[in-house]
Formats: sequence, structure tokens, C-alpha cells
Amino acid sequence: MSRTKARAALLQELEEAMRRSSAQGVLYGQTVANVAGIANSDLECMDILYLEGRVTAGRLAEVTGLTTGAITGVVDRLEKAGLVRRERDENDRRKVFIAVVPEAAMKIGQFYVPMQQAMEKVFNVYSDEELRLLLRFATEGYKGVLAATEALKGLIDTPPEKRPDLKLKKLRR
Amino acid sequence: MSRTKARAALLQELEEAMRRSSAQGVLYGQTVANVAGIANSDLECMDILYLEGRVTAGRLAEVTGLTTGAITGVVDRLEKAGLVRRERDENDRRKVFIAVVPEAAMKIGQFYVPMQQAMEKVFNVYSDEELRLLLRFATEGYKGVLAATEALKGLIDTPPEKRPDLKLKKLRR
DNA sequence: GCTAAATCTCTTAGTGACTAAGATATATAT
DNA sequence: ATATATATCTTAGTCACTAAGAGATTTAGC
Repeated sequence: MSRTKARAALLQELEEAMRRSSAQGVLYGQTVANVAGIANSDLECMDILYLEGRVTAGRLAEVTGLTTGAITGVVDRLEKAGLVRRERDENDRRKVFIAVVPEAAMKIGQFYVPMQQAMEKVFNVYSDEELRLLLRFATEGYKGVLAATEALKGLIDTPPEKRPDLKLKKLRR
Repeated sequence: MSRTKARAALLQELEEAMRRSSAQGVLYGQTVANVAGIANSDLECMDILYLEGRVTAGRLAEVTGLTTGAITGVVDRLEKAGLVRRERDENDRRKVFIAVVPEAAMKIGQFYVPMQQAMEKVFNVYSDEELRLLLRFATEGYKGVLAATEALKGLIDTPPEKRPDLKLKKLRR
């Protein structure tokens, strides 16, 4: 096999492996939501709150891609479950900040322990330098996916015949 | 900062970076489904069909975590949209294989082009050897997440007081 | 200051994908 | 043959979602 062809095969393998693990990650999330007894998007919002801290309802809608109406429902359910609190912004009383209730959020966090343990085991075999490579990749990957999302959204308003000619890899098998 | 502490910080950073990119990946998928005009889980099934090839309805239910009843609906919609075909197994006529219609699937594939391009750009800066490291990580990661999912499912039937003592990292901020 | 426009969240009505339970059809075991 | 198991589909009911617009508050223009 030629040098470049070997790389192409490697890239394809990598892409598929990442797709698989990403799909399994989604499934893990679904299972967590199931076990925790909350809806999938409720859990997703908890995750965002964990990562971003205290955020407004509007920002939550933006990040999740849901309508503000749907977010009202999400926050209603989470608040009822005691997982978050609504906090009105005193400077701009239109805004509602959503904040996690730390103790209650711990209960949800428990369900991520199997994942953390599994990942710890995976990470363990890598040297610090290798981990830095992985971190660099994850960071760049995030930026890439973000850019791709924007590009895709841009594609919506572009009529098909005006779209840049996109070559698609053929299906396997 | 001590040697081990530096690693702990690195691990945490890595975990968060991966969570972020994974969340953005989910959002990309939602956007694709949106643009393609099909439901999220319909797209997920298309993805599985792409990765696994021709699979039975039951297997689809297994992999997605949906009930067989839900899968009937998914396949009905996908078939109506001309994206897949039902094919009865001639050896076991209870089984229904679901197969992608290649030409139609291409249309869906188009929406992954921005992602492929973004990823290509990210991958480009890595040497073959570095890519092999990433592949190894993705493969191991997949296995880890799979195992974690099973472990979590096992946790459901274990009453809280009998669960192994799980230590949870504290929340940031 | 006062009015109009903008911004942010919530409400309402309607839609659609999901689950649970059981029906149907086919296969396997005794 | 009969019973049990397996694979998919059907039905009824539930729940989260969207679209549209209603409050409530802030900002801009005069």
C-alpha cells in the first residue's frame, strides 16, 4: 500500500472509531437520563450548567438549539426535581438565571462515575505528553465541529445548485 | 505544581474538552436532522445503518435503546422518505432487514461534508504516528464507554445503599 | 420624561415521537 | 402436534417539542 493510501485508510478508520465512540457516548447519556428519571434534554441542560455555571434561560435555548418555550418546560421540570433554581437578575429583571443546586446535582453526578472510572482506566496508559496531544486534539476538534455546525447552518439558506461542490466519500461495503 | 497534580489538572482539562466537543457533536447531529427534515433518532438509525450495513429492526432497537415499536415508526418514516428499504429475510421470515438506499443516503451524507472537511483540517496537522495514537485512543475510548454503559445499567438494579462507594469529583466554581 | 421598539421569558394550542402492552406471524423444541 | 420462544407490528395514551404570541422589562429616539 502506498504511503498516502495508508494515511487515507488510517483517517477513515479514525473517523469511524470516533463516530462509534461518539454514538456510544450519546447512548451513555440516554442511559443516565433514564436512570436519573429525567428527560434527555433536561440532562443535557444540567451538563451545560455544570460546564458553564449559572446561565440565563435564553443562553440555554441557544446552546441546546431548543426554543425558549421548550426551555421553560425543561427548567420547570428540573426545578420541580430540585436540581436547579431560578434566580432573577436584579440588574435586568427580564432575565432569569438558572443555577444548579450543588447537593442535588451531586446525585446526577453519581451516574457519571462509571464513565469517569472507565475513562480514568483508558487515560492511565498514556504519558503526560500523550495526554497533552489528546487535549490539543480535543480542543481543536471542538473548534472544528463548532465551525462545521456554522457552515452547515449556512448551507440551509444556500440553494442546492449554488452550493460549493462537495465530494462525499462513498459508502462502505 | 507537583508532578501528580499537574497530571490531575491535565486529566480534568481533557475530560472537559472531550465533553465539550462531544456536546457540540450532538448539536451537529441535531442540525443535520433539522436540515435533512427528519427526526433525530431517524438520523441516528441512518448512521448505524451506514456503520453496520444491513441490520434487522430488532438490532436497531437494541443499538439505539428504543423499543421495537418505536423502531417500526422510525423505519416507516425513513422508508416513506425513500432512504431505506425493508427486506424480509428469506431464511427466517420473522426478521426484517433494513437496508439503506445508497443514492438517497448520499443526500443525507452531503450534510456531513462540512464536518468531514473540518475534521480533515484538524487531522492534517498530525503525523501518521500521532494519528495512530488518536485511533488507539478512540478505539479504547469506545470500549471504555461501552463498559461504562453496562456498568451503569447494572447500577439500576443495585439498591443505593449496596452500591460501591463512588467518589465524585466536586463541581467547578 | 414619554412613547416606540427591542429584548427576554412564559403561555397556549397543537403535533409528533415515544413507551407499554399485547396482537400477529413465524420458528424451534419436546 | 402442541407449546414456547422469537421478531415485528399495532394501539392507546403520554410527554416534550414547536410556533405564535402575550406579558414584563429595558433601551432608544425625540
